[in-house]
Amino acid sequence: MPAAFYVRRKKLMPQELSKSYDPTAIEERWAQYWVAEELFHVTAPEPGSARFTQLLPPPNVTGRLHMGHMLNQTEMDILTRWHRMRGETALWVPGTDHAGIATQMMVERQLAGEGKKRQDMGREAFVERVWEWKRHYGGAILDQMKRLGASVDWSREYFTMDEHLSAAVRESFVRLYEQGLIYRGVYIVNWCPRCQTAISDLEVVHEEQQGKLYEIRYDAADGNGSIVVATTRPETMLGDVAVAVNPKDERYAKFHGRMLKLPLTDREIPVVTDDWATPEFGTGAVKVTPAHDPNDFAIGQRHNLPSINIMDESAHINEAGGVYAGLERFQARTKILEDLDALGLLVAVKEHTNSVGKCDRCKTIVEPRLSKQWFMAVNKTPKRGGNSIAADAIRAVEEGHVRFTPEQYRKTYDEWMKNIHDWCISRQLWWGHRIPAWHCAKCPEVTVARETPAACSGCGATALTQETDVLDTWFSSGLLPFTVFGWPKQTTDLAAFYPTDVLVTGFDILFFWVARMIMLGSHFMLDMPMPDGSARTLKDAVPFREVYIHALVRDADRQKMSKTKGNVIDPIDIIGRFGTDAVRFTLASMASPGTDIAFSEARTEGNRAFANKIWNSARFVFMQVERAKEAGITVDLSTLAPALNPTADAPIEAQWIVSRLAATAADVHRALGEYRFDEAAAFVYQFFWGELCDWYLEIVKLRLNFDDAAKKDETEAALRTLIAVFEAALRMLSPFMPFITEEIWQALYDGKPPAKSIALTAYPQAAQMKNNPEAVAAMETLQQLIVTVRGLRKELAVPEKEAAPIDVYSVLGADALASENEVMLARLARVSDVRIADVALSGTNARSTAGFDVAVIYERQIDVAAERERLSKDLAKYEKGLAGAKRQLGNEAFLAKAPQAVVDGLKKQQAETKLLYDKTKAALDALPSE
RNA sequence: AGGCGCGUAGCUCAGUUGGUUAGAGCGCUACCUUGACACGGUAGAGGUCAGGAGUUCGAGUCUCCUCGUGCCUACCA
Repeated sequence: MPAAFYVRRKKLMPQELSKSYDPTAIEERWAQYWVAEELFHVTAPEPGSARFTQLLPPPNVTGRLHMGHMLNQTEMDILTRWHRMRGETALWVPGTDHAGIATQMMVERQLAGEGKKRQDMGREAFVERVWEWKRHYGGAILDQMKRLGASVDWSREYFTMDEHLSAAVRESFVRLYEQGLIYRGVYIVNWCPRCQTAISDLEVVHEEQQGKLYEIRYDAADGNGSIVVATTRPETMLGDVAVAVNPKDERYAKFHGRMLKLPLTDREIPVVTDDWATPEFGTGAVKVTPAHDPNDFAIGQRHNLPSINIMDESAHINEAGGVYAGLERFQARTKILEDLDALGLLVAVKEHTNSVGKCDRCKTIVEPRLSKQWFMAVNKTPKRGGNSIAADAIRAVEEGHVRFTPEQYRKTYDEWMKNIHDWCISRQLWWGHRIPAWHCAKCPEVTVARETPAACSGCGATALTQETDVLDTWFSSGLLPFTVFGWPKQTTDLAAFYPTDVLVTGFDILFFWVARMIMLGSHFMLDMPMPDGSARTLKDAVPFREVYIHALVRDADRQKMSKTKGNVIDPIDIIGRFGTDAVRFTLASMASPGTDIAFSEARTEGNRAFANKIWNSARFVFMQVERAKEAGITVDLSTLAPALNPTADAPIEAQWIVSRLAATAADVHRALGEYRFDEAAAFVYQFFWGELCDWYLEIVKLRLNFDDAAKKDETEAALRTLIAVFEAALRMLSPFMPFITEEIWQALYDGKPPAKSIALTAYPQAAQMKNNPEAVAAMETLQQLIVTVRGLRKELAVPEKEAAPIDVYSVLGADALASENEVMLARLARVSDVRIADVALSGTNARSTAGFDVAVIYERQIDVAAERERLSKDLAKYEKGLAGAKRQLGNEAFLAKAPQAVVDGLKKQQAETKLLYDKTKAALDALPSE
């Protein structure tokens, strides 16, 4: 779309405003405008000035936008827009993650479609192919993000494999290596036979399933007795190197140190004693397979046992498995069980539930595998001194440098961090950050370096080959909070924007990403001096000051959205139907902490209606502006500030609505400060619809008398208040609904806005508006009077169009208030005449409240039975209230212990209820009997 | 095996440090096509706060138990 499209957009005049709100007609236009005008680009602010920094959790470059992203980005955008409008330098940095396994899989699938395999084309060509894929499709998710109106700084968009980020990855790897915190070794790791790579503990998802526990007899080598072992994975017996029993287990005492014949093989294995074997489980005897089980590996180490690897990388039995070689692991299991059974060695098969680990990515059952991998030592003291990575990460949260909302996640984090194991950071993939280590052809030395070394650091030989493994994707994303700002250089950006203020994310990546960022941020940034040269403490080393963790978005039936279930709600689809603003508002209003969000279309519909309401209220305002122009009244929008500070002689509704605006601004301020997006949304919704539209707009119509020259001043003042309040309300709403507010705001300024966008204006602040509690109280009384009269009119079945007089009795001044505001009552409650009564009112056409009695003068035979029912119901309610109050007030303990305010409040209410009770009773008694 | 949530109106959810007669949206009922808006207006109906026990002057809110339900962590042969 050409830039001129939005620049030369037609003026939005009232007569041109469509009657209904059509989001599709406006949203895309503003989304493009914001990006093209680079409105959200910021540079490093002056030291000490307020700023707000957020890092977008980078979606996988292969990803498509889902509801979780949309919730996350809506929340981040509300925060960013809010802070920006409070005058802070608000920076939100977007980017994507190269997502090692996911992306490699995607391109491999593409290749498969062409009948090719990556192995055929070679590493270099394959990696180039992935880059090509990325260039073509990699921006999709960020384009979708633009549609959401995310106010990010697009000039700072990053990709985790960008050159400067890759260099930072190498730098950090080398530093960790030099500090002795990265090592290489042969250990049992989680191996995915399908992806053919090691994966970290976190990438293994456990699923409970009904399996079998097999009991197998191993005969003693000397023919004297046998031991029955229990196992869930009989195929691994081909790699057994021992049988372990508990040293205290009397049953097996006579076998200690003896040899057993390993069935199906010609090997003999020893019986060892180890505390890990629990006598209560199974048979109390456990076979030891160090190459295929992490526990067995540990036993093997303790007892100096060999490891026999019986499987290849795709989990097929290898040559060590003798006749079973070539069989896939589960085929091997079947065959081995058959053979054992045939030999009479399969003693028992029992039902057993256990959880099996599956690859997070492809759901293949993980095979523990002995292999040489790179690890990050998280509990080790670095050579430079100081604390271990985990210790600092624990301290960062314990000492409050990083705060969690909701707070319960702090505990979850702490538990995990305190039980953390070394992190396997190498992956046998081609797509990713290749580990900066070089192997020497002449000696076993490994040279770790920032740039390709010329010679081996051990023997000086020049025949070097780079390590083929790449790093876990989360290694690079864990560095982002500082690497995006130019680390390891001390850049002005790093000085200005680090630590970021808040991280908004889902709990699903709490350990994957949040914990890793805290670990790596605390570790590396501690070594980076503060901008003024002083030493940095943990407080300023952490990657963010706060973590806000939001819920999962589920479908309307609270089911987790998944492709297989087919219940995935596509945000783009929903946006197409309801508009981005409505969906954003829905997500925000449902985002209460601690509970998952069951996404509701009905609520989205309701919020689209809200947007429609806003739209039509704008049409009303514009119409008044037009009428004013015709009457020779023009309002300069730059001079409206005084209208938000009305004097005491201003009309009551003006004072009231400004007070309510101020109060709402304060409420929103507090709610957003606590990440209560739901409350904040409810406040603006209630104010805009329930107060501004339902009451103020209706009342202000009375003051706009464009045809009456004598009332010109009054009319102009009312118009100014109307526009001022409406404009402020738009600003208040704009972080939640950026599109519709931008559209209306720009139209309101008719081509001459004071800023390029409503997003660059100031957020309404309570302190800048006049809050008049007396006016609010008076207005509330009037509202109550109006509502009561409306109710009475319905009961009396006064025709809608027919005006009727009312009598008002009040000892609290409500009668005078009613007289003074007769036009308001006439308009809003069809009152023809307000008459002040000097006695209390009762009867079928009267109703009493705590503040006044009011009667509608209208002759009509009422439905006595219905009236009796209603009055009886009210009476019962009052009776109950009175009984409760009496009980409490008669209780001396209550009087002695409850705060005076509570006691006084109760007494006051008791008096009011008594009054209502008496009046209702009288009305009931006055009803004609049937 | 440990840990964390949730259970409030027909539905989806709020309910702050315990304080008087528990709220919202949608849905429902009745009336109203009034010159911003029927994606609207007005007035209503609807809840023994899962169940039980306890602490307290007072419990939707705190404690314990039971039932239902969702999730996380773990080297459960």
